[in-house]
Order: sequence, then structure tokens, then C-alpha cells
Amino acid sequence: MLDPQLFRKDLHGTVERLRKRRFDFDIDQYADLERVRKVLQVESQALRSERNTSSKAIGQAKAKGEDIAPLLREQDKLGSDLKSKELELNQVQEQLQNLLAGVPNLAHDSVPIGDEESENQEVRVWGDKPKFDFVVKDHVDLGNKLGMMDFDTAAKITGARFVVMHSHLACLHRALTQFMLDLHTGEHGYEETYVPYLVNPESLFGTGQLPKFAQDQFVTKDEGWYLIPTAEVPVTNLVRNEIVEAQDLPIKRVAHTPCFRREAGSYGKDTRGMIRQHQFEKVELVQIVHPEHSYEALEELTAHAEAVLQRLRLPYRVVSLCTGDLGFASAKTYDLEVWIPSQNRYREISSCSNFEAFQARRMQARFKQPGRQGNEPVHTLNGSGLAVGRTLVAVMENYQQHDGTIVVPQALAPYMRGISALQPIR
RNA sequence: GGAGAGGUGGCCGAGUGGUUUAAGGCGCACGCCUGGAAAGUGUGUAUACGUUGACCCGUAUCGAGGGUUCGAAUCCCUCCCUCUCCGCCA
Repeated sequence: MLDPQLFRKDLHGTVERLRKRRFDFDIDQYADLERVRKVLQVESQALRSERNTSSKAIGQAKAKGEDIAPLLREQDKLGSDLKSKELELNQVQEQLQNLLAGVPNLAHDSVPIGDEESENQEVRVWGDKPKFDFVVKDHVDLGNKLGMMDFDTAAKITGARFVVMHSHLACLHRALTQFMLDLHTGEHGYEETYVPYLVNPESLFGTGQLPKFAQDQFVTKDEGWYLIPTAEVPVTNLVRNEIVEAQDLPIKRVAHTPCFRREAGSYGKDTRGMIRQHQFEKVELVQIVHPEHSYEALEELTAHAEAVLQRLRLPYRVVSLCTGDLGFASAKTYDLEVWIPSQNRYREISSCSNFEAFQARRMQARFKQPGRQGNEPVHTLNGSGLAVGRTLVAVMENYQQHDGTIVVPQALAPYMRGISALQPIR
């Protein structure tokens, strides 16, 4: 949610900035609601104040044994006036709230202007793409040939967009997770955190997935809990409704969780393989920071995610998402895209965003400014460090050999129980 | 799943319909006192919104949301959470 003050103090400037982001803000509806809200709020507060005063007078009169009947008659009208005013006010406030809750974040000045993915800006490229003197296979064929990856059985157990993995491939998948966690806790200063995988709707509202993206989530029938689409939700919501001390910032957390996405509306996309699944593992980095430092933190966090790819020696590039491609809650996002040989292109493997105060305001996550009156919203950031399933795909494809075996990257050696290459099980 | 007890400020804790404008204590901050400190003593010490140049002031918030009432921390209803016992269970 944006700061309501922005709309009150600089309505047209704010609307202009939203337009850059391809969002059309309904000025007339907003202005009408805001005008009515102000009047109703002042009036109902005055009425309530009046009622409080006379209720007190009634109490005192009664204590003295005076006749309170005439006073009560006077109160009658006051009460019903107040009730109807407050009802009106509540409705208007709800409408305003809904209007503002649907407005996306403003893009940072450094974000490239554009409408679609093709206008994203390449920031840097790392690593040399592997050269193969044979026809490359994709991870589906590779996994199949190894006898360690099985989509058909997953479809039998559940449905499309799930996978079953066996043996050394399942081990490689787990090794990736542990490697990432150890790197971020050991070298990048994150605290490892374990969180619930089912969350209430308030948490999803806080990080911005609700109300707009309800159709992307899995939800439990009886409780109305949501399976997390990313660890961002539970981890960022750790500070929901909290006031943290300035000295406790930055808070840096890393969590490994499964993620669940309905992938509604992407029926034709990436139907083959592990790129787009309903369930996947992710190691997520979250930072809660002082507003003055959030852009340094974004660079730092992005570098932390990049470090994973560098240690695994996987070629990638970093792109800055353009205004039209930016996520709802984000002010600036770097996508990390890893090289996928079978597709002969880079594919997203991490998304690192600064949400500034957007999520914090929705969550009421604040911090005390020493020497200053009142509390300010914190800034929140997160990034995948990395999406484990897609990292597995990248490792399989980039480390494949002519005979279909897969060399295990050096960095994973400590986690692979001496397995140096994946070979078909006999 | 069954039975019971609870939820009040940063913390403890009083408060069963009206001088409660939430007592009192602890903690914290700033004074006074002191050579310095402790003790003592005084003042202050939540959040959000509205109003204001600023102070003031107004409104709301006693787990959440409804209701009864002229008036609700207090009475009623629904829900959430915590604790104890029983059952089930990895």
C-alpha cells in the first residue's frame, strides 16, 4: 500500500508516477470518496464527543438523585444520528481502503520504462556458456535416461506439474538446498528460519498476494489457510504488527520451504519438465531494513543470490525489470536468469526486489526512530537464493556429458556422499 | 475431539454499568536532592486517525468482530489465541 499522504499532498504527481508503471488510477472516484470521508469523519467525531459529554452528565445527575428523563430524551436523537453517520463513514472508509489496497507500488527512478519483458534492461552477464560437441538433451530426457526423474508417476499420484525424483538426483536436489543455506548463513550473515507452510489471509495481504492474486493460491477448504506461494510470505510477516527497535535493523533471514502455485493462466507455458511446477523448493532471502539503506540492501541481496550461481559455475545474467514487468508490490526488481542449454536462452531463477515501505504499510511493520516522534514503516526486500528446482535443471543441463551422465559441481561435493557424477542405476 | 481456566499499557497487576480521563507497582527517560552515587522525590512515559504553523484539542483502541444500553474494560453472542486435564496421535 502506498502512503495515503502521497495522494493527499501530491495527487497528480503520484498518479503520473503510477501511469509510468502502466496503472490507471481513478482520480475522480478517489477525490469523491476522500472528500466525503473527511466530512463524515469530522461530523461523527463531533457527535460522539457530544454524546460522551452528555452521557457523563447523565451519570452525574443520576448520582445526585436528579430526574434524568429529560436528558435521556435529548440523547435519543443524538444516538441515532451518530449511528447512521458512523455507518456511512465505515462504508466510505472501506471503499477507500479497497481502492488503495489495489494500487501497485511506485517504481524507483532507476527502473527502465517499458511495457513488456523485452524492454527489461540487461545489467550484467556472468560466466561462459558451455560448448557441447554433441546434441544437448534437456533435463527431462537426461532425468529419464538416468531413471531418476518421473513425471508420469507424479501425474498418477496427483496430476500435471508435479515430479517424482529418485536416488542420486533426489540427493543432488537436497544437496543444492543445503549448499545454499550454508552459504547464506555462513558467509552472507543470514539467520536460518523455519516457518509454517500454511498461512492465514492476513499474511498474504501483508505481502501483497491478496486480494489481487487469490486465484494463484491453493487454499484449505475448512480453515481458509493458504499454502505459501513463496517463503517471502511467512518470513516477511514475522514483523507484521510489530514495532522493532532501530538498532535491531537490518533483520536478515533465510528460509528453505516448498512453494505452491496454482499457475492459473499459464496453461500452455512450460508444460514440459520442472521449470513450472505446482510444488517446488526454494531458498529465500528476506531483509527488513532501515529505509535509508534499502537500495544498498537490494544490491547486496542480489549479489548474495548471484554468489550461488557463481559457486556452481552456472552462466547467468542480471536484468532490471522494466516498469511494465514489475511485480505488484515491488519498487525495483532484478531478475537473475540462468543459462538453459536445451532452450538456448536464459531463464529466470531468482527475483530480487525492494518493496520499500509498500509491504510494511500493509503489514503495519514499523520501527522506532531514535530522537524522532512516531514510528515509521520499515523497508522490506526479498529474493530467491535460489529456486532449487530450476537450479537443479540448470545443473543437469549445463553439466551433462555426451553419454548422458551428469557431473556434480565441485561446490556440492561436501553434500553428495562421494558421488561425483550421476549415472544410470542398473 | 471432550472438560475447565484465562487474554487489561514495555512488564506485573487492580478494576462486575457512570469523577476511570484505566488505580497501584516495576522498568525506562528527564529533573531535584548529593562532593559523587545509592536511597528519596517530582514530572513524563502506547498506537492510529483527525485538527493545527506548532503546542493544545478531538476520536478510536482493555485478544478480534458484532450486540444490549443514554453510557461497556465490565453484560450478551460469535470467533481467535494461551494454559491445565482427558482422549487420539508422528
